[in-house]
Amino acid sequence: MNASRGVTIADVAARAGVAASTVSYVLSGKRSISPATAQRVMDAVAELGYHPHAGARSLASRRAGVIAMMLPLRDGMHLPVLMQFASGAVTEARRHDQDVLLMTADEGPAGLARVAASSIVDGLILMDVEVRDPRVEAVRRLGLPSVLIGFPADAAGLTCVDLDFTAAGRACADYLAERGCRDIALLGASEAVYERRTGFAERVRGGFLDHREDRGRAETGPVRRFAGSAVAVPCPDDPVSVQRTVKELLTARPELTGLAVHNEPAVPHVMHALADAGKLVGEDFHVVVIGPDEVGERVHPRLPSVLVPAERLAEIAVGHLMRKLDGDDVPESTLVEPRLTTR
Amino acid sequence: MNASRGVTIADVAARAGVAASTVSYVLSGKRSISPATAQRVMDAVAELGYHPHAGARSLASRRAGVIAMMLPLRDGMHLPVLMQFASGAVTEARRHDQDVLLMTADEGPAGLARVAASSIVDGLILMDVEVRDPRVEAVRRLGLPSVLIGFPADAAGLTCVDLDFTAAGRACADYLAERGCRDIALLGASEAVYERRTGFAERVRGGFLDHREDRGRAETGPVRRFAGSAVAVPCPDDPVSVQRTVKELLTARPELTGLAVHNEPAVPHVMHALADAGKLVGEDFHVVVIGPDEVGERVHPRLPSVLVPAERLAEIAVGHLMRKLDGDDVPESTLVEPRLTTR
DNA sequence: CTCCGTAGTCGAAGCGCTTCGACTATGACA
DNA sequence: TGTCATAGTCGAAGCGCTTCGACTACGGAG
Repeated sequence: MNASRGVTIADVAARAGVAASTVSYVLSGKRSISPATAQRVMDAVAELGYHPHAGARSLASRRAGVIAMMLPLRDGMHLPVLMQFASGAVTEARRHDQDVLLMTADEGPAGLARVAASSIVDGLILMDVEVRDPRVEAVRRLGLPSVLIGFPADAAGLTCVDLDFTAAGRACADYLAERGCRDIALLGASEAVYERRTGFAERVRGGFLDHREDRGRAETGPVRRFAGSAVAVPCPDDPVSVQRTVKELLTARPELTGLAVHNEPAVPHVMHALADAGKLVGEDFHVVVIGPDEVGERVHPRLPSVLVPAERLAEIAVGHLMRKLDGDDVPESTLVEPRLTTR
Repeated sequence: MNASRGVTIADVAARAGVAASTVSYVLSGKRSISPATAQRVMDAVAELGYHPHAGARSLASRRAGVIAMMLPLRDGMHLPVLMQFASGAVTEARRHDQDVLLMTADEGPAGLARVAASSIVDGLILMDVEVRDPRVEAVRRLGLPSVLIGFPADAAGLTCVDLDFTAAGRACADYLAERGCRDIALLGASEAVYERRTGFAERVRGGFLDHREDRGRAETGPVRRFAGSAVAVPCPDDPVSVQRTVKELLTARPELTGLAVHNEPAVPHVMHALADAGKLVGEDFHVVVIGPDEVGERVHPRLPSVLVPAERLAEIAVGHLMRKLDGDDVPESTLVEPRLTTR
């Protein structure tokens, strides 16, 4: 053992009285080794506190044991979601004996080219993918094994994971129905907001309206026959428009008792408008929001919300990436069930 | 150039008509190379899109070009601060041509031992260091070059960076004085909250009270002679105690017109108590908080606050680490000026 | 009793890079 | 005009690991 340097495989081999290659095989399990030898090697490893040199390993095996995670560290992503995601990804990666290299989205395609060419990472998780994302093209060109969070315009051949927005819409309708609402509405966004995410708003609407049909399933619980009606109305962000839209909606549908709001900034104004109209939210009227949980928490009364199960998303993304690195097939598209949090 | 593998230094050397070692020297600048040769090499590098293999480089040079950043990814750290820090650290690291490996605090000392022994990183930034932190001992034992954010009980021989709490206290007093307050008070915390951070509360108090002395400096602006008085009172977290404390304070010091609150959860209750007492905050009475900016934003009226310049902290930490890796000396202790944000 | 497959182990050949020592011009100096 | 630094370049020796092919025993099949 060299004093100034670290413990090498040769040190372990010497200590265990075997060849270095044998140590390697014990550690990797790629060839069968007698239990007695394996034990001696493991003992030596433990006694010397041996950890393989990451660089040497990566050079010899063409596997770095590191994955890159590119996060939009600056801009408007919802922070708690981001943290949960990052935390979940690191934890899951460690479970697969991988480390995580953190990159910011503003390194862009050039950053991806760099990490790919330098073999510093084996794969990549790209968070917050947009419909037209230059990084997606780079990923495709580089052939770097990767998993995207979000769906680009052309997802062919890529592995994408995202929230199941149809299920989110459905969850809202279910929630309202369970509270006894017969006549419900979805207050959507001004479409401009969603241009980054194709079909995003549409899918929520689809899931919400889908509820008009009989979706009860006897085997999973009580059959819920939804006898009422559901509508979806778009809604701009500004306070005045929100107030007007809600007012019009209530006038047009006096029987309305449930509202799902898929428009983060509108939520407070919706609450105002409902109060003005004499609705008692939580009692004779129910509201649920689709968005980060803070939105539901900052108004009075606090509203239930459908949110992104970020940790689960991260686990799935990392899991998929690992399987790709092992040469296994993974589904191109994975949709994650949203979670509805009641308060 | 090998088709299936990446571009190697040999490919570049062949293309430029030089030896591989020459390419290496051009890239590292460790020996002088004629401008003409250097240019040919650089052209070849660009044409082939060459990036040195990180593993090979790390193996040969004993420098990984990666630093680890251990963040408390799960618990109660203030999220915006954490993100700013992470983002700042990555950006600054890239500026030094380093990548950042993300670790969670719950990998603990074993995680540090692992990354140190495997030479996967050259150095370490340890965020949210506590007074008794098992990771600190590990860092010391491993001899891994590192920079800590926060101060452990025994910081001897370690490089620590943190907010300058004395300056934070002073900034609050300054702010109030500038608004014309003659008689000001610091509402502190129940000491229990601060047990993680030695002297933390005391230093804020020191900075705040320090103001009683004449600190005017003619050369940097108008001489501010603070003729009034300042006191500091501790304060428990619970609403009732806060109300009582504020009430007593106002009774005892009827001339009081300025208050600094160094107690995050107490802020809303302080505002209530002041309203009850008929004080018009922002007009005849001034309040400033020491804590994350959200605290000041969630009450009415919004309050100015002294916050952690996380990005700057990250820059300094990474900068220090780089200098340590280069064998340069850095100060053991660095205190960063707080920022006061008015609203 | 011989032959062969298999489990268990070893040695050597790289992986792609950095770095050290050596070598050759080149020009400065005496 | 010979001598010496010095700048500029090359070749080779590793860095510590994985992996391939080869070798040795050993046991079961023929």
